[in-house]
Amino acid sequence: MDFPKPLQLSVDRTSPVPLYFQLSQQLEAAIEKGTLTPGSLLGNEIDLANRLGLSRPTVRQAIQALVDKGLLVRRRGVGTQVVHSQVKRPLELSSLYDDLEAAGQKPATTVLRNTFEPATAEVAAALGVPEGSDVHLVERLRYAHGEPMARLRNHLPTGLLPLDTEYLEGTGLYRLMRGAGITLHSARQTVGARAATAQEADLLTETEGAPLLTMERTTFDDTGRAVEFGSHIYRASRYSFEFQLLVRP
Amino acid sequence: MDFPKPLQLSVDRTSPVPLYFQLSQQLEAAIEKGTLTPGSLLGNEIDLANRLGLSRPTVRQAIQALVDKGLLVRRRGVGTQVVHSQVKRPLELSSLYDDLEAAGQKPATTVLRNTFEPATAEVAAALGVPEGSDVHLVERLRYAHGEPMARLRNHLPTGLLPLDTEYLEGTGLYRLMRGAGITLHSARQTVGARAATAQEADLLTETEGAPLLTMERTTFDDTGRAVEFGSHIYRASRYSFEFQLLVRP
DNA sequence: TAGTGGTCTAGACCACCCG
DNA sequence: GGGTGGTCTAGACCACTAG
Repeated sequence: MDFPKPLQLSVDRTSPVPLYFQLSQQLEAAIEKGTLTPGSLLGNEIDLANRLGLSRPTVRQAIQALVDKGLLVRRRGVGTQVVHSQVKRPLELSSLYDDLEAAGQKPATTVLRNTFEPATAEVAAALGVPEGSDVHLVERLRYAHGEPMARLRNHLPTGLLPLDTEYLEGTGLYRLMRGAGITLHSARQTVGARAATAQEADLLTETEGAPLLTMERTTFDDTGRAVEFGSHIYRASRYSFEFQLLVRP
Repeated sequence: MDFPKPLQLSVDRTSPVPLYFQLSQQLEAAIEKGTLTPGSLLGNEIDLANRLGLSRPTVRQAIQALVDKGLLVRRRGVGTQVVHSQVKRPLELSSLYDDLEAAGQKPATTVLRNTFEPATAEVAAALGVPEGSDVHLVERLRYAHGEPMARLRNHLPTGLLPLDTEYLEGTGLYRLMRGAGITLHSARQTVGARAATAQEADLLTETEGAPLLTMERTTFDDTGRAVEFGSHIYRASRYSFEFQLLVRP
């Protein structure tokens, strides 16, 4: 049996991009494009290394990155295969703004509140600050297609970053945070549902008692500091959470 | 400055367990126990390798595993630090049965239906089988604390595994699948909310129009085959999805 | 038995961060 | 400038799978 090998791989040793990463990207692109078809074998690591003038560990590192992404599966004694389609993104720290933008919906935002308030017990516990101490409160209404989609309420430690209302209406909160040099690391989320109150229904142009999706999220940076506590509500009639996940191997 | 080094590390070269894995587990245990405190530096990789009689790549592999888990953070020019707490589990392919059991709630299950049915367009698309061909249908009511919690409806390809009603009432579906030698690989989920119909409300002892959490999930094995399509409803008053996630580095 | 991935070694040079 | 992690090499032996 002969392998279809229209696979054009090469690395640029003058580039500052790591060799394993160059290879990894090329393989991913080939999978994406369909040049590497699902189920096909990748060819063994040694040959691949020789062909590219790389060492085997470097080639393995490239392949491992794609295995971690769920695009490839290794089988001892068999080889490395392309997974049969179906993998998209492994659940990111989703930003509603980015989600909507990716869907081509050019989201709009209205800032309802942008102030400081004393922390409630719940907020204080989430952010790890003393109860009653001032925290930043941002409340926004997010639109898509000119219709309200969600009410986003965020609490942040004071002094973490400047939050101009103008900026908040032009982009997402996470993007602002990353721009301020904050390295997001992990988050703990709870997703539930409940009925809309009269006030919430009014804000979201729903009827009282309509089902709402709720999400609470505490986000931490890489030093373990809580950088944001959000409690959001979404119109269940217009929005749902969608994500891909990989099973722990 | 002296490092607190009550850290007892060793590897057993006669063990079949990979050296990097032994080290990784010991480090994780030390973090779990608090011997390695959040924010503390791990000591540089070269020393660690020398101290254990390992090569640096092996030590790096052990550390990398914990970085991937979100327990450690590497900083070039600084060192490797223990993350300040907060990381629990990085979102697994959650089984309601396992979740409830972990919460000490000894879940009970009633099988409502366990039959074969022709696949609807939606089910056929999800499972990758011809529309109208027979698929396995399992419908269960899950209880916790003697109260109904969720109605779980699963469609599976025929012939994948035997699904005795008796087994289904004693454990979770994923556990049955793993026991049948199926390697779960990835899943695509959608979580939303809607109002309960009269029939659903009756089944779940809610009132008509009460908010329900909905989840649809297609699960794939490592060959890319769809092994299960589920569309479930949960009482929003009694249940919410909770998970930890890591930000793509 | 032949071929594959899984693990491991003992070096090397570089980029980055800090004092 | 000294120390850290980031990358890379050129080998080696083993465990598993297949035919």
